[in-house]
Amino acid sequence: MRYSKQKETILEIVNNSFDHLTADEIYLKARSVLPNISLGTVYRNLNTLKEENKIISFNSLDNKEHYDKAFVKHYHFICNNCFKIYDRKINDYKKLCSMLDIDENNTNYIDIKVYGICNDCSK
Amino acid sequence: MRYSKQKETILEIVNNSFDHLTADEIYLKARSVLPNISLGTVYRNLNTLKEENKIISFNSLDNKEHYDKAFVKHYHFICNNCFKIYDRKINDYKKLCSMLDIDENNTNYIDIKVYGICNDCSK
DNA sequence: TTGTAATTAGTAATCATTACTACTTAAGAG
DNA sequence: CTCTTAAGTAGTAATGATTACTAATTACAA
Repeated sequence: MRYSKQKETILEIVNNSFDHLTADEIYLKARSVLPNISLGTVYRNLNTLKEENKIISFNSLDNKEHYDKAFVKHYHFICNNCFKIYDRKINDYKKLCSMLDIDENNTNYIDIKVYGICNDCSK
Repeated sequence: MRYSKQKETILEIVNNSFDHLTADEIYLKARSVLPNISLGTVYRNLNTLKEENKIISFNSLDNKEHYDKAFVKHYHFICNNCFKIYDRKINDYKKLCSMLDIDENNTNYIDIKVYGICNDCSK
């Protein structure tokens, strides 16, 4: 595997963002650093970064894949009304795993999404 | 809302299946009952059935939406190698909700997916 | 330097899902 | 039982996120 400025830039964008960016949004941000980067390059690198477990992804109500940092144990609350995605802490990850009978040896990612109406929308 | 044979058939197919069917697979099964049903009708009814909380859906590694019964509390283990989807029981749903600080008043669906290598593939 | 295989930019193709429209039909009112 | 009408459908076209492809570029080891 070789160094590439494109891949490094994409990883930085995901890790420095507090949002849950889509490939297209990452592409736009990457272009302000590397104006000639192509969308295909963004997709390819996002997929390899996922395989290397450096980032994670999940998809939401907009039917797009959203990319996120890998190193924070959290889950997502998704509002059925405004489609906003909220981060929610997982306090006791070990206990959660045992509750779900998860064998950590053969598991590499747990994706939890809770759908409902967020506080802003239920006012 | 009016009765339609198409909608009833689609709900029955989902409820009677032990798999996690895609829209296309449901379309094929439906055609053996209603030979003229169209794929658009299948998609539209799956979406309304979801809104009525009669079925649920989630998407998997094949980038297709999979439809499932709504009335069984379970989560999905997805194999990164063979892409098979396994049902896994949730023993204590209430406790899980409290662990995740889930407010059941504003929540209508919890989607849990665990990715890893299944027993068959790790042999 | 140079050779070469990995990576990229740019574009075309794929394919799951949605949109559209003329036709059909469930079901309530008379 | 007819009508009426709006909800639902079949069939097809359009959309758009993602992947595939290819010629050009580039990291990096010899």
